[in-house]
Amino acid sequence: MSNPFDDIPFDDGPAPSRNNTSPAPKHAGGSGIAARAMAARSAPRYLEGLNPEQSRAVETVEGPVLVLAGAGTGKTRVLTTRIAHILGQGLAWPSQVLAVTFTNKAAREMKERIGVLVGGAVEGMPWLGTFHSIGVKILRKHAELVGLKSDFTILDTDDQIRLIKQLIQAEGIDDKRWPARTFAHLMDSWKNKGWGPGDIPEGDARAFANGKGRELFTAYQDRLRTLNAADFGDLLCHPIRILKNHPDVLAEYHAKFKYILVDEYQDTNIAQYMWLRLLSQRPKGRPANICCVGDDDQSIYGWRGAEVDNILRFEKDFPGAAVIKLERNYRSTAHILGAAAHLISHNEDRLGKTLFTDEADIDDPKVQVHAAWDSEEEARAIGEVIERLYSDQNDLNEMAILVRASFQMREFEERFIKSGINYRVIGGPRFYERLEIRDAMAFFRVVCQPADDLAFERIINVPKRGLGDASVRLIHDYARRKDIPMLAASAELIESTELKPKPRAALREVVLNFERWANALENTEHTELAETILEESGYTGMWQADRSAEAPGRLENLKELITSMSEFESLRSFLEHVSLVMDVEQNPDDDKVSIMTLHAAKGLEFKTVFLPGFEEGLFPHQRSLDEGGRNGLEEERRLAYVGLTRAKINCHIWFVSNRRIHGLWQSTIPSRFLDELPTTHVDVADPPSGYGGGNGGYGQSRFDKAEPFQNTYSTPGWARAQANKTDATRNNWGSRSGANVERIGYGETDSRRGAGRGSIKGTMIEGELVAKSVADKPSDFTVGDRVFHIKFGNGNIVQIDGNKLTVSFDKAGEKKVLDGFVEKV
DNA sequence: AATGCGGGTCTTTTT
DNA sequence: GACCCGCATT
Repeated sequence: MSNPFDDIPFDDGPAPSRNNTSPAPKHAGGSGIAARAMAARSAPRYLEGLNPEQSRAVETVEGPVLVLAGAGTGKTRVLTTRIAHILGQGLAWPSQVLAVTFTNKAAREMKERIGVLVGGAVEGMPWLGTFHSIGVKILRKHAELVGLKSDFTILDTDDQIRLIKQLIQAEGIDDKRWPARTFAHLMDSWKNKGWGPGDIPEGDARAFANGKGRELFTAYQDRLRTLNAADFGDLLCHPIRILKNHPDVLAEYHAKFKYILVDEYQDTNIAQYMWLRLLSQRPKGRPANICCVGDDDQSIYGWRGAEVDNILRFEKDFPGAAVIKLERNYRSTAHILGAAAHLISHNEDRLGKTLFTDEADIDDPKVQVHAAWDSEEEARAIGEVIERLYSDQNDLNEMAILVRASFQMREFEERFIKSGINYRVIGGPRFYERLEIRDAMAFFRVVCQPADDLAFERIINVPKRGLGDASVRLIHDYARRKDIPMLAASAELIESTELKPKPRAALREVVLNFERWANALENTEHTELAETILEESGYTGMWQADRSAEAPGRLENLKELITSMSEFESLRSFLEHVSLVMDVEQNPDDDKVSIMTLHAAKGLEFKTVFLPGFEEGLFPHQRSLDEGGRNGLEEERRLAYVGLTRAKINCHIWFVSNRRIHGLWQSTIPSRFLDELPTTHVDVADPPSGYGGGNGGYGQSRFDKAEPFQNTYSTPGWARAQANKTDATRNNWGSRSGANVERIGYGETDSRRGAGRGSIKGTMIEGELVAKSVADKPSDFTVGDRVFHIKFGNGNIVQIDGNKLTVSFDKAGEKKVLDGFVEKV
């Protein structure tokens, strides 16, 4: 099949304008998109309706430009119009514009919208895509410069970890103490910085496996080269190395890319930054035409190496840069913007923007804060609001539930299935990560790329054909000894007597199968071939014979896989697509509520947004606080800001008093972010009907008598918390005491207060003081003690494991709970 | 070689 | 609580 690179002529001939400052050239018909863009030029309708800042961002095409685009200020519109403008003015051919996005979704959207502007599809924009997809393109073209072949395979995380594991074991390192996963993350962070084995600082190298970090890294890269494979990080790092070490190649790209556009600049990591720097270099005195669009307040990917610094430093990096702020918001009501602005103002590291809107309506609802007893009630209450809105003629498509962590999703799914609310999960367990899909893909990979040992190892004994560990090791060792791929090694081994007759026959069949399929590759329709492969390998049969509950679903998925292949022209281009685009597009025609993480929600908007889980420890997430300190907290706050600004009209925030984390019930306190919302834009909503009553199977909660949240939220305690919020906030995250201690403290406080006075929530806000006094109290339980638990009622301790108690509750049965949540009775 | 059990681990976000 | 892994058993 053809190299994906082939269909893009690398040299388009001279640019419409070699010299950027020269007048626009005459156009000789040419590719469809440019011609259409030309037609639009006489009446550049696309410029209509832009506000002055947006117009400036579109029309300042020469030199470096930083567009600070707040949420909902028309960022994508600016980017796409800018491209249309560049094409329309004849400043560059479509193939001379490099436009990088961070996600596939964003790239897709931009393509579509440029298409609308220019009136047609965007076939002519080959260099519009994610960093990774463009990296692949460059790498395929120059693969030999880093010791790869152009048809290298792209490893996903799973392959990567299996490979690292092999290497760790080969080095004689205990893979229990030094897990492959950990090293994968470590190496990932190195690659995010653009480092190769030689570049990592001594300290970093020593940090893993008693100083074997560097050797492992080297061994890993060597192995990738023999496998003719690249991992995700390499898709950025290899091109950087190529551009750095080969001035002629760099010059080619310099000549090629007249205009560079970068979306979500705040999310770029160091490697991506280096990559952009290289490509945007220009001869002395000639500033690059690079336009970076981003929002420092929406930088939420620090944990995977993004450097907010890149955007904060832009003017230094590109002297003379024009900086354009987009602050007029076209999405949300003044209440939502007011709430979001006040929240984000608690961050210190900002370039400082304030969103505004003129569209203030007295009827606009404020941001609603709700309390629920536990996650179950939270889901039910949100479901009820959704049903109410739905019967009020609101589309489910206009509603979204945005969670901090994916485990929160399950509760909503269960609830919605029960009550028949249609929903879609975005970014959940992915199609291409399913076992059967990965197996099937492994077959295809070996057919297309016989040196792909990882794929080969995955399916050599699938379905079971008697080639167990012993046989695999034999093949593996033989291959390594002769320095050939395992499939080739197998072909040799079946001619010898090294294997016992049984496995030998099985292996022979495998080898012959792959030979036959590889031969069919050129002259068989690829969907047909794929089906044949799954059929003849016995893979389909394996699942047909499987009586387990999930087998039919798996077969269904395999069918789906084949179907989705038909859109591609070959098996190979399909494989490429899958490795880069792990998500499957959802059908927007069905009316469904979206459930997704806050991270996945960036860039989207909904009329109504639900933000559950505003509790300390979950949001802000404890781990961000522990590992990231103040920066971590600020990133969490930006995440909250992203969440709020997704809403156009309604924004509902929820928090619960009890959440099950790691299988244990824990009391929680409301998120500090709630304290950071301005009262002028926020309403504390009525408690849901049946508050505290629907606790399911564990009998009457003593909180049934508790006053509703509403009352306590407006108590002096709440007012005081508001007044002191700066102090309170600082207190909370300043201490390294850790949330566990705090939670235990609060938990005890809770049950005590709750028992006597019927006021829960007041405690939580004021709780700090109380918490400190109880946190250090040693727990003194013994097996057999009679205890009371806030949720499960009375019971007897049957086992104690540190601070974990196993209690046999009278009504709820046996549960594991932390000792902080029960008290002796 | 395949299956089943028990223990240990890990639970934020993802191109 | 859920999942993964290794071990022991057949």
